Amino acid sequence: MDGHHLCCSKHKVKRRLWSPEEDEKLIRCLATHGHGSWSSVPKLAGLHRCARSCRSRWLNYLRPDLKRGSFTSEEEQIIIDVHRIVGNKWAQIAKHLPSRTDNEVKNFWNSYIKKRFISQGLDRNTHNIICSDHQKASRKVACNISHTHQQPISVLSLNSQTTDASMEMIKNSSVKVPNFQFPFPQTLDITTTDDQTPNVVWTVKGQSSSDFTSFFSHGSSLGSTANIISSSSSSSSSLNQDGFGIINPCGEATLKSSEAPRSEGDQRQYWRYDQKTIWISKMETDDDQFGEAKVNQNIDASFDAANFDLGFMESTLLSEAGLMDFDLASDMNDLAWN
DNA sequence: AAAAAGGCCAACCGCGTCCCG
DNA sequence: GCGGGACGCGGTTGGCCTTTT
Repeated sequence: MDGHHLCCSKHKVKRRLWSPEEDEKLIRCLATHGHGSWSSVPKLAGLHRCARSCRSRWLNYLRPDLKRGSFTSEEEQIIIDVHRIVGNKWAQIAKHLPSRTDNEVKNFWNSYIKKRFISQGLDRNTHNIICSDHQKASRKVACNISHTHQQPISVLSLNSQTTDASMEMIKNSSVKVPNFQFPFPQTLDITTTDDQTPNVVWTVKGQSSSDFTSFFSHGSSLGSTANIISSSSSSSSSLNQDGFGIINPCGEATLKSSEAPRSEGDQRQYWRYDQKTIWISKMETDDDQFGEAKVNQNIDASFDAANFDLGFMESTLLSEAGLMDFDLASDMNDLAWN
């Protein structure tokens, strides 16, 4: 999975598999001279191959740390999880599978997983269930009904980048949703309980923290485990006096000053969770409407696109909450509930 | 048994980025 | 700042192997 150097792209070379003799030459050359410069390898190794072909062969096949053979179910799950987040970034996905190459991952995806997704009626890009216009319309109706008959508790909007334009959109858009639902039996709540310092609390209604762990361990395949803040005391300790903080997904809560591009007079508190930027504004509480729910604030949330799983959020909110007016066809880079 | 079709995977392609002079 | 070489990456495809007809 490597490009070709100018030298060999000039003249179309017939595709040719590497022979054991060529492999041997390449291995011996690299053992002798190291991996300093690929451009010198063909000559040093006595190979009639271009530098990039040698590099490709080494990286994708001859490297001693490579694991050959079929993918395990664990590896498959990692690929699916990471792909849901980063898309067709095979090199990025392969980084989570140290002994696999991007080429292997890509081939595996195209050969097995993609086809399985199609057979299961899942969108191979977003991993969502592909639904018909009729289904979408049904969801829209459900959304409208819920808005009419239920007391709204959260105002949530999402955007991939905290640009001025997106912030404007965030401010202007407001979707009333009965709750912030995830595709698990848990509910993630974010609250402001203090007039001066927002106290950010992640609660799990009626669920054990281990369930919450499994929820966030969605990120574990990314090489990290999410921090769990399940009580107001622990979460407040993770915030500095301004109420700004970082929750490190590795489990340590660390502080960071606000870098949020707030406009003058904007009273909202800025809280950063890893790559995600969450704006929280205070609002009148309407407690106990939903039992133990502590969500009684407006939440404006904007998320940097870099590592955040918008597709996951989309499928989550669409398939589980099922109460939002949401257009599947909308560009995920401009995701918003309106 | 043989030809055709389909699947898989290594190799190739084109483009973007980085780095250095 | 610019140009060129080297490298990295995602997409594509040729060729081999297996399965189907």
